[in-house]
Amino acid sequence: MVRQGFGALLDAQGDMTVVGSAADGSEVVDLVRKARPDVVLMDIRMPRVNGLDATRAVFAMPGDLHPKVIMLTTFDADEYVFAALQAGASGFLLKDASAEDLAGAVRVVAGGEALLAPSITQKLIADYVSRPTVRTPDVTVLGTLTDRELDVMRLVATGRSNAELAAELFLSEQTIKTHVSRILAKLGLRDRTQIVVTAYESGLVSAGGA
Amino acid sequence: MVRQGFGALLDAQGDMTVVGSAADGSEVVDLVRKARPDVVLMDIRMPRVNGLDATRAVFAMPGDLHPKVIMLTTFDADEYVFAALQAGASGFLLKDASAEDLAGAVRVVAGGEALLAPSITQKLIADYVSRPTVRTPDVTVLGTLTDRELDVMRLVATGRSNAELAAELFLSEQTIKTHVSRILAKLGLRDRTQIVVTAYESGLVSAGGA
DNA sequence: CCGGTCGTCACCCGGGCGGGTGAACCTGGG
DNA sequence: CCCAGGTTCACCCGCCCGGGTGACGACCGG
Repeated sequence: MVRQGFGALLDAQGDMTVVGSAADGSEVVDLVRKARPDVVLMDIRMPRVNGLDATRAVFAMPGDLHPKVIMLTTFDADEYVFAALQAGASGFLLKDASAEDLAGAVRVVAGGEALLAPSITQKLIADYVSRPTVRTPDVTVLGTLTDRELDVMRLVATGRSNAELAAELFLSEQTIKTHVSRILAKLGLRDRTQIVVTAYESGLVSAGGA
Repeated sequence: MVRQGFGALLDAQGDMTVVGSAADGSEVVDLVRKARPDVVLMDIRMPRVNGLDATRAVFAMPGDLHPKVIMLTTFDADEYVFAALQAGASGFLLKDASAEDLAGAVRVVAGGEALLAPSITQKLIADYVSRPTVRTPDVTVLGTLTDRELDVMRLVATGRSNAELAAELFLSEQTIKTHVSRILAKLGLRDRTQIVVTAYESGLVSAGGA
């Protein structure tokens, strides 16, 4: 019923056409493959395969042009917001949205932009600003290091021994020791554990290995 | 001119009243203190004091109820978005927004929620998902460690030597060595640099010291 | 052409680190 | 009551690490 209501609503807009409708998450991927829509309205809660997994499946499809996905939810369960956005969703609306909101959202995401319900925007911002700033490697501290020294520093920051670094870089262990010594001297550090700390704190490497 | 246009526009809405208008950022704080508005529309670019600093100043005012702030910008300069949100802004609109958009945004933020221009939402999401998830310390790995061992591990992760840890915790250096050895054994690690890496990667400690 | 920087490597030495073993004390639970 | 686990500490040993010094080739800029 809800699906049909939305479908009729959107079809009536004139500048968009409903090309299909799926009863649960497992049908979504097939339908997307066949109908090639520009935008998918995805319910978070669906029988069998939920909206999150269905979204991931849609973006895992071969081929490079995936449809935009707008998630729909009855209440703003913030724990799903991040997962949905991570999965590739471009929008997040509550089901109490008006017809104009819905149609507007479809137009926005079709245009490559994104749109979130205000209550979700508010939560997202709160979460966003609470996170540590993405560090661009600190030039003031690391600027004096040569490229090679930065290479070595990155590897030291993985917890490897000098011998392992030597093997990794096809160098003599002595060369590694020289580089490490230079790094310590230039940065005013004492031992390799402080190199690891500095590498993380400066943003040269970051948790998660990304 | 632009200010007057916006003012007239919003006054005409019926459910809101323009209580003041400032020529530059330095006037904003005074005006907010006197007029006590619910919502402030803030231009990013203003003579003398820019919108960012003015926003910070508004939220730095004594007293706990600050007005909501919507930032206005002519083009979506993403480098300011994070700073503005950090400063306390609840909204971010481009100046090409329609009158309804503007009035709607005022209502949304007045209601305690937030609203961003679609192009900015899109950038925010892209940035948001690219950030490492806020880690809650990984229980699966660290669960076998005792409280004391976790204490030691946190300190090891600051780059301190055993002797320094001993002084810090009022213990003998030997005790520290025992704890460190146990940590290494329990976590299957080799040396203290790997402890540092594990501490960061598991979220036991995180960059920025937060 | 030559001085400086960078990257590579070698030898030596001292010290901190990590491993092993053993032991004391305390607390809590069978 | 005694055993188990956590915390503390001691002694010994082997070794990797870090510091110092010196050297060689490559490259670049004056």
